[in-house]
Amino acid sequence: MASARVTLPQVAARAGVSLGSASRALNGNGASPAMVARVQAAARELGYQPDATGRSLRLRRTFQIAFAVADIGNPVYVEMLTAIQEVVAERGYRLVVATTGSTTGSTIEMVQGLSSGLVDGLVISPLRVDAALVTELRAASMPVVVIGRTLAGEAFDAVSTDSARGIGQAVAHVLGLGRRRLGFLNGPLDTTPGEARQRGFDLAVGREDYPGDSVDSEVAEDFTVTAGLVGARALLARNLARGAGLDAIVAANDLLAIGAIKAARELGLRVPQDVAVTGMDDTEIGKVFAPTLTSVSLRSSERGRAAAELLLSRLEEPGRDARRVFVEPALEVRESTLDAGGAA
Amino acid sequence: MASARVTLPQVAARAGVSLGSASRALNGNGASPAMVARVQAAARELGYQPDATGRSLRLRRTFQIAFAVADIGNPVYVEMLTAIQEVVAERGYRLVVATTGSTTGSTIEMVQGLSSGLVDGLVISPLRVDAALVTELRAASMPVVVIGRTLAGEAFDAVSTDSARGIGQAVAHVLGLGRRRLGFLNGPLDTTPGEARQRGFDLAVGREDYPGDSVDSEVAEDFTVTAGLVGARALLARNLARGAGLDAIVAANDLLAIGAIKAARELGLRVPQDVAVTGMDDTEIGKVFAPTLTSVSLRSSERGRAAAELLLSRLEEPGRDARRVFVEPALEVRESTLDAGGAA
DNA sequence: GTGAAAGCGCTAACAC
DNA sequence: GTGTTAGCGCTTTCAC
Repeated sequence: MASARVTLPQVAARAGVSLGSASRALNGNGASPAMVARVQAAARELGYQPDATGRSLRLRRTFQIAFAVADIGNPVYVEMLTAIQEVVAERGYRLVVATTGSTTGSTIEMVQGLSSGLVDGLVISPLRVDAALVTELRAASMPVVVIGRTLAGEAFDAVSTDSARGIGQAVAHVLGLGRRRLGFLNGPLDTTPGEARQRGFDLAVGREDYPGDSVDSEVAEDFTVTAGLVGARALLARNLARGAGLDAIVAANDLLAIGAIKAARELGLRVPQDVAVTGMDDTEIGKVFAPTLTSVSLRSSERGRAAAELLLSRLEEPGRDARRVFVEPALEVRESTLDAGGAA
Repeated sequence: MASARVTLPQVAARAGVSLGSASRALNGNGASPAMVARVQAAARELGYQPDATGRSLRLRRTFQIAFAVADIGNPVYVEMLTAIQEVVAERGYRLVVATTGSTTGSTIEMVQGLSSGLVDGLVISPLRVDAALVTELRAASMPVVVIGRTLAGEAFDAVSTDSARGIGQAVAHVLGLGRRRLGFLNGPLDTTPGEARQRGFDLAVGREDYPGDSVDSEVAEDFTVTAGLVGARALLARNLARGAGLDAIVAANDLLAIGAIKAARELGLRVPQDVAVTGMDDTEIGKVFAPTLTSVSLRSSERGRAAAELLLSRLEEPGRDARRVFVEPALEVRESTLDAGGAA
């Protein structure tokens, strides 16, 4: 610490020029080569570091971007964070991490707190959305990019995917393997992803030509391994009591899927031979798990990158129409649904 | 977006009071109750949101803290990040994430970039440290808290642990299980953790009374699962070629340990029956892996929390002596070293 | 307790 | 092309 700050007037004095000239010289705005050389030399000698606060106040820009999520512990958000950080850092912006809490109320508070000119824009991936939050986001004094669905049509720049369709892909995959007794392990239904994924499952198993024999769903308390373990125990036990038990579990994310595998093993079931298990999000943890996890990729890095780019482009062109980026889900087949290394 | 910013003079005008009074009223600095009521009412009516930039310029504080790491993808850093974020948010600070890159040169650049009054303090966990970086950190215009070792004795507030000793605990544990042919799977030796952990291993197996039969080390290219897989293949193959092969692998972190388990399985070895495997960092991924991973906890959350508290206390009391917090490593025994559910 | 005024560090508009 | 000056929004003296 220490080292009293050097200000621009000091640099100007050292170089024997005016404050304005020093500023122009350092920012490359119409100064003579000689001037630039003198000022830069003075700045170097004094160890001048421009003050971000003064600059921001004058320019009305902070070169900071915020990324807001409910829980940065979740691997999906970490992936997004990494991607966003890369994109914005490259363009000279810094990333501020904001935690929203899990309710819309606490999210609204966070958005308000950010509306103090502290950041130039916001990328938010809300777990739960209601009208009040949408209103708050629309009223925010900065551009907002939403990752996920909102109720608000074309109001925001947004990047979204079709996780319902992704669940459909997972269902089709296990049906293709010959599995006929399916269980769906979901997270809370009052969340945006929980709702969409349930819809996807119900749709996939509700078709006229659905070839499966039985269908059951269980809602875990949270999108975590622990909650998945508890939920899957109930799901498996219930279906075992009813008859032949499940031969496939489709989980709403990778963490729930890992919980499901653990629950299956507790009952002496082999994965994938007795029960095939699929996840969603295609996280690193699923790739290294044993068995490696079949998972529907929602391309979190790509979504993060797209969101960051959307925001930066909006900052350059504030008036443009809202833009939406869609990312296709893609099933990644791995060991947790493949017997003996064979394909489906 | 949109919604033109409301400024304090506007609030003052609306309330029919002076600018200074409005400021005092809102900040609770000696204003009459009547004044406070009037100004607050005006602020509410206009939707006043104080401008962080103007405030920061005047106060010379931003209420922002930076956390700098080489790679936010690493679960250890995510744990620290979460803990730091919690502590600082509670005290009204925001967290800025900064990526250092893996070299000391790029780290120095990052520290310089942050030395622009943008943040009030810095928590940094550098992977590599040299004299130039230490100099830069000492010269920084803000308080710095280091997580990990530096070359700089008592110069910084710091939180550290003894990972060398932690490796010793892992070695003692597998020896206690009766394992006698030990392999050490480390990450790059020119990193602070790599160096310390190698030292710990060499010390543990170099004792007079060391009961083991053979010892070997392998250095992976990085602290990742992929690098661990490659390194462990070499380590296992080499020792198999020499004789009976390894019966225990001590890995320098959990990701390397997971790579080692995968490599062992490729060779048809069972974990833990044929080869016991230990990790370090006690990450979430190790806890949910199958088998669950025996790991030396370095209490990342606790270190993050301690670092944040050290920094906040330094901001309150800039002149105080540098303080160091030590966190003891602790072995967490799980399935990857336990045969048949029995204890050691 | 309140109003008036200065000034944090910077950039840009304005003269010359 | 350069110097001078105003002012971004805020807090905190300084008078009264």
